[in-house]
Amino acid sequence: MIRVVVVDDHKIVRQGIIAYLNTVQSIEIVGEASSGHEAVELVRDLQPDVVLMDLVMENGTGVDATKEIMRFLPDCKIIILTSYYDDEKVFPAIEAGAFSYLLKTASANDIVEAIHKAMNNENVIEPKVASKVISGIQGQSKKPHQQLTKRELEVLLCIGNGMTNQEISDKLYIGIKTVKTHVSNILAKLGVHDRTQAAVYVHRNRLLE
Amino acid sequence: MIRVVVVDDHKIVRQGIIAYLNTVQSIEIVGEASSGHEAVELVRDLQPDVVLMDLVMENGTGVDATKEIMRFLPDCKIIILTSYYDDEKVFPAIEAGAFSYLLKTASANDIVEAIHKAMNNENVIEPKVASKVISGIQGQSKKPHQQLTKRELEVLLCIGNGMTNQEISDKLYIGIKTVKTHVSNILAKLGVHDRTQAAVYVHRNRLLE
DNA sequence: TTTTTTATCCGTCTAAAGTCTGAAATTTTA
DNA sequence: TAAAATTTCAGACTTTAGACGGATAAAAAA
Repeated sequence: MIRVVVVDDHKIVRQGIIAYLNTVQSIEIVGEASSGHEAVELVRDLQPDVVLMDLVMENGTGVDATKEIMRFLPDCKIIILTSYYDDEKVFPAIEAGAFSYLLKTASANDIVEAIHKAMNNENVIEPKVASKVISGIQGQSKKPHQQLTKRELEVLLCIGNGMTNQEISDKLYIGIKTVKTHVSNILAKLGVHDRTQAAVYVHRNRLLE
Repeated sequence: MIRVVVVDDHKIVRQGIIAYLNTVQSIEIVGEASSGHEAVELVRDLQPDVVLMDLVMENGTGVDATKEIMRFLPDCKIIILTSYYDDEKVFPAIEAGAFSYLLKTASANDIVEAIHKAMNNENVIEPKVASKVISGIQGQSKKPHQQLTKRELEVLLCIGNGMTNQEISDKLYIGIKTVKTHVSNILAKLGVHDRTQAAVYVHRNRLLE
């Protein structure tokens, strides 16, 4: 029996989910919560296998609850069940420790499947969300220059135009020492050894144009 | 009366030209030659205003004759009359001092006109030849890097790849001082101030790829 | 609110880059 | 053959780049 806790601030939603899950033999609903805080306490007491967690709630968000739960019960599989799939929701949730990410457009059967897969350590991610996650991963291994700060990028483009530190200093109205600091940081981030290679980098990656 | 000498190693060509020119009031044929050497001697004696010169002849080329004539009679207008219009013929001829350049496909009237214009210090250049001359002039003001020597171009491409002087020195098996000399010359020829700008130049002009 | 990131700046120091002058050997061109 | 361009290298010198350590204030994120 898979012990499940359902968290959602809308009672009608909880009831719908619970009603269906109770028809599934392998699943046992051991508790329900209507807020993040409530959820944390409930999970601490019940130590469930799975938590179905809404993200947007009135008292305490699902992300905070997820973070908190992972702290004392890291093996608990938290399945996010929400209607949002924008960056601002998805990444923090996954970062917080969510195991799967479902949208409320998912069928009841999808939820059951996700619970079963969670017990087999299989993640489930909605297609719409998956693309976000992928681009998020790409964000991790993004091109060197994309991890530059705005100012550093400005300086880099100047280098790409063949400007000297002094010229950059004059153009951006900052001290030459500051320019040097930026240049050093840029070289480190790009993984090159001098400004000439940085300039080559700019052109090879078509950063100008 | 415009005093003209006709130079061509084919008697039939000379006769044809002379026959027509004799019908022109303002023109007087004062002599004819069948080789470059002969032409030089004839011109030295007769001091004509105009020389109609073939380029390809058996004894002594028209280019050499032209050069020689310009040495002792620089005001003499030498009109090249030939069937060739390739680079190897055109440039040496003009460089030697030819005043106009006609093709043998020109009409008799074109020749007369060229002679008259020559007396008014107007050059005549066949359209087909003109394009060569233009690109020749462009050759004078060709892209900076095209006036680099082979070695300098090698070094420049290394710079375009972000290499340091030491690395270039190692790669080309030459001293670092030599590299510096090349770099300085390159910077001067390209009109840039440092190697970074040189690298930018390389990429802007797509010298690599 | 506390912490982290960002943008700014200083001084010192070393290595690299670049200039200038001069020069010798080789190759190319006239 | 003579003249010009190319390639090579040297010494002395100046300037620029870049590394390293440290520091501060503002902005953004946790």
